[in-house]
Amino acid sequence: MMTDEQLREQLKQKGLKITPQRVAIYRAVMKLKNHPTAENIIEHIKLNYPNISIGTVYKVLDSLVENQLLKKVKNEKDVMRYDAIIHQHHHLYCIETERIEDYDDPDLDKLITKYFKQKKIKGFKVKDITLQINGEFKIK
Amino acid sequence: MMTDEQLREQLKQKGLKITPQRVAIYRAVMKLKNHPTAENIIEHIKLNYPNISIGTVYKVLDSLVENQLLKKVKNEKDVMRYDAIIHQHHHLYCIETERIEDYDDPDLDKLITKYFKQKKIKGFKVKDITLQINGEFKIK
DNA sequence: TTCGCCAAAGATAATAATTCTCATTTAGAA
DNA sequence: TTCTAAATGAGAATTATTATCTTTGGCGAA
Repeated sequence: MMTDEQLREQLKQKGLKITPQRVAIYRAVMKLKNHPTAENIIEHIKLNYPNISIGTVYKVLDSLVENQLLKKVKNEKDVMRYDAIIHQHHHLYCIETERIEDYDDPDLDKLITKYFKQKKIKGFKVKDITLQINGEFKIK
Repeated sequence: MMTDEQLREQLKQKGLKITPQRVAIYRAVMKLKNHPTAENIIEHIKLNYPNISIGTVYKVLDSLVENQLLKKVKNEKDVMRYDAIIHQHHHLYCIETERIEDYDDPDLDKLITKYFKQKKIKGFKVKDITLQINGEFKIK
C-alpha cells in the first residue's frame, strides 16, 4: 500500500495542490477495492470529513482522472466507477450481479501486445487495451 | 441492411408486440451508426413520430436490450449508448473525442478464444469477451 | 371481422447522478 | 508573512433515466 508521503508526491508531480480533501479522496479510491462509485467514495470520506462537499468529490475525482492517477471504469448497466491506476489489468464483469473484479494476466497482455504490434488498425493509433471479460462468478 | 419484414420477424420471435414505435426505434438504432445515445435516437425518431414520448423510447430500448436485439454500451465519460447486435465485435475508443467505432477481427477473436479455452480463470465462467481498444483516430 | 384483454404508449412527475455558480477559504510561491 | 490563483463548500441547476398512471391499440379468440 502506498504511504501518505508517496501519495502526496504523486499529486505534487502532477502539479496539483496537496489539499487534505485530495489526499483523502485519492487514498479512499486506493483503499476501496472493487471499483467504488462516487457514492461509495463520498460515504467513506464523510467518516473523516463530514462536511466535505459532494461537488468537491466529483471535481477531485475528475482532476485525478485527468492527471491519470485514477481511471474511470465503465459499467454496462449503471454508474461510473473509479479505479486507482497501479498497473495494467482487465476486468471480470459478472452479468448477473454487476460485480467487477480485476484480472491480471501478463501472458495475455503479452499475447495481445504482440498481436497488435504485427496487426495495425488503419487510421487508429492503439494506446492501450482493456479486456472486458463478461461471464459469471461461480458460487462457492 | 435488414428489411422491415425481417425486422418485424425478429420482434415477433421474441414475443414482442409489433408496434410502429418499436419498429421505428429498432430501425433507427440499426441505421444510426456509431452507437447512438438515447438522445440521438429520439431526435431521429421524432422526424417521423413527432409525438413519441421519451419514456417510450427508453422503455422500447430497454425491452430490446432485454430481448437481446440491442446491446448497451457505456462510454468512459458518461452516457449510455446503444448498439445493434449483429455479431461479435470490439470497440475502438478515441481518448480525445470519445468517438466509438466498431472493430471486427475474427483472427483476434480466434486467438483469444483459444487462449481462454486453455487458460481457465478460477471461480469465473467466461461467456464472452469485448476489447476496449483505447487510442486515437489519426487525422486524415 | 369484431371483441376484449393486456401489453404498450403517452404524459408528466419523480429520482438520481453529475455539473454549475459563486462566495469563501487555503496552499504554496514570492 | 503576504498575496493570488486554485480549491472548497453550499446549494441550485441540469440532464439522463425511471416511475406512475391513464389511455390506446396489437392481436388472439370467438
